[in-house]
Amino acid sequence: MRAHDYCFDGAEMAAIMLPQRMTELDAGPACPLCDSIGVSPLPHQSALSDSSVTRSTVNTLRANAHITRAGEVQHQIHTLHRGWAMQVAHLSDGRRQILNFYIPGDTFAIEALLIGEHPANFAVRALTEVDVCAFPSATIRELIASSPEHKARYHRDAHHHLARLGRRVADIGQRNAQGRLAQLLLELWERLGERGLTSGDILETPVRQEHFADALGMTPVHVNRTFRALRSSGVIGFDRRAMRILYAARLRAIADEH
Amino acid sequence: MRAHDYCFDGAEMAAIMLPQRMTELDAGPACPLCDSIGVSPLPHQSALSDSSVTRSTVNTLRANAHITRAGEVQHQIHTLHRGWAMQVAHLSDGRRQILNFYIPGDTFAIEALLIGEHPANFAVRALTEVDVCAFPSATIRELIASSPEHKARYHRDAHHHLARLGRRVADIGQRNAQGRLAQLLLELWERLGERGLTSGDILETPVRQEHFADALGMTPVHVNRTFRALRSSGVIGFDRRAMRILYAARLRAIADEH
DNA sequence: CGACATCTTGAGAGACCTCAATGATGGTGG
DNA sequence: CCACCATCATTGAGGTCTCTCAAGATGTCG
Repeated sequence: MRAHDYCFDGAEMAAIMLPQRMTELDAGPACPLCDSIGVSPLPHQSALSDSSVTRSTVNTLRANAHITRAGEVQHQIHTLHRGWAMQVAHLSDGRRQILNFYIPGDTFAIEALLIGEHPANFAVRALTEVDVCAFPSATIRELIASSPEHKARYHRDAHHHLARLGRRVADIGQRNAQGRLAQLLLELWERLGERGLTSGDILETPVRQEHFADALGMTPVHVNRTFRALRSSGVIGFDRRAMRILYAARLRAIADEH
Repeated sequence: MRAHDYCFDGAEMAAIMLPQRMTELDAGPACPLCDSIGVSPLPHQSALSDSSVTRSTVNTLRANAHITRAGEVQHQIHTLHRGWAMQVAHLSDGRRQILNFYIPGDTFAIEALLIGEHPANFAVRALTEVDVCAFPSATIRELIASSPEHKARYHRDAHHHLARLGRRVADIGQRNAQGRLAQLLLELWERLGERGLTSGDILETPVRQEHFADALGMTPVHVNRTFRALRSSGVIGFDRRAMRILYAARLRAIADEH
């Protein structure tokens, strides 16, 4: 177990929430950060009731902290204001499978709406330091019930979530290393693009080769060699930490064929 | 493409519905077959409105027929009365990934409720000849809204569906052939057991080695060798077509460790 | 009996993994 | 400013798992 591979229990998790952020915002938009990134998936300024339970809280958690925990009933829906997170399935012997990456602006733990009072199947952990906003499920449920617009947004998110998960199964099951990696890079590039988080051909992500490995069912070493293969064929390139998609059409071809 | 690997379009699909089954049942329980297997996941005899759109229809489809199609908006929820089905993701070059098996009594295309008017992400195809019962989504939605009991059932199903899919990703990504196969065998054995469809240690399924292969991201040849390994170590055995779980504890150990 | 689907086995090749070591980078404290 | 440390990326060598190709065997059905 390495230095950052802590398993926080409830108390420890509370401890790492930086206090100055742990405020309930009593006036104005419940969640200003959501607005600031301009991709707010939930309308925090909506006419919610006054009861404190309907307000959102913003928490800052550091990399690797648990945001939600497998086996716990979720009563909150979360949005990611800043930073990246990942949905993770843990195996009994310590191996882990990353099921999904969450990028700034994403809503997650939607499952809380789908599965009611059942315990969460998987954990969500911070990939970088994150600002997370939490809303009571009941509030969101009302919102969806009363607003067709929000219902549509909810449906769209659930749709994408299920589609991604299924595609990931197909990728890991059917494609080789280049195909899997190409698929994931394109997915991230596209999702970031929709949020305005790319500039041109630059794909900047905090996802390390180790994370790619855990998401794609490969070893970090082989992820590295696969990156090298893509780079030496001119499909992608690296500037410092940032990746460039130099030849998107070719990358898509690799994603489809392999 | 082999003999049974048809791709039915809408007209062809209609053609293979055996007419004597294609009846709307005008009197009595909307869907007697559901009751007959005693595991009806939906209450077909509920006080639904009289309008024909709220009645269910029972269709018999032959093996390999499409029940629902990827890319089409689903307005119906289905239950499986008889036979097995599978949720399938198709890759552009013909490879396929089986995402889930459906056993008699299962409800599927629940996604129609989750994702609203979005096109289905994946197809559902008959694995054997099947009797399928279809209910309008709107009806089911009302039922869920009005009955806590049905809502709970719906939540439970959604919960299991998501859990299975996530576990499948983790299995394929992290486990070797024996581990994957052991996991899937145990899953099927358990699910069949809950429906009273096993007798003792016997696991009888229409799932062929080819299907196991497509579900687990392996080749049929290697599935065969993996079965052989399990059989020669005394964990499972075969009587004609039926499989026996001879040493469940050991199978679980293999499922966890590998 | 033939036709067909399914299962089984062998031999060789390729993809991917394991183990181990080396670099590169950035942050920290003296 | 440099030594030190942690993280992450990179590379090599060799081994294992799984795939591919090809051929038979078995069982079912008309």
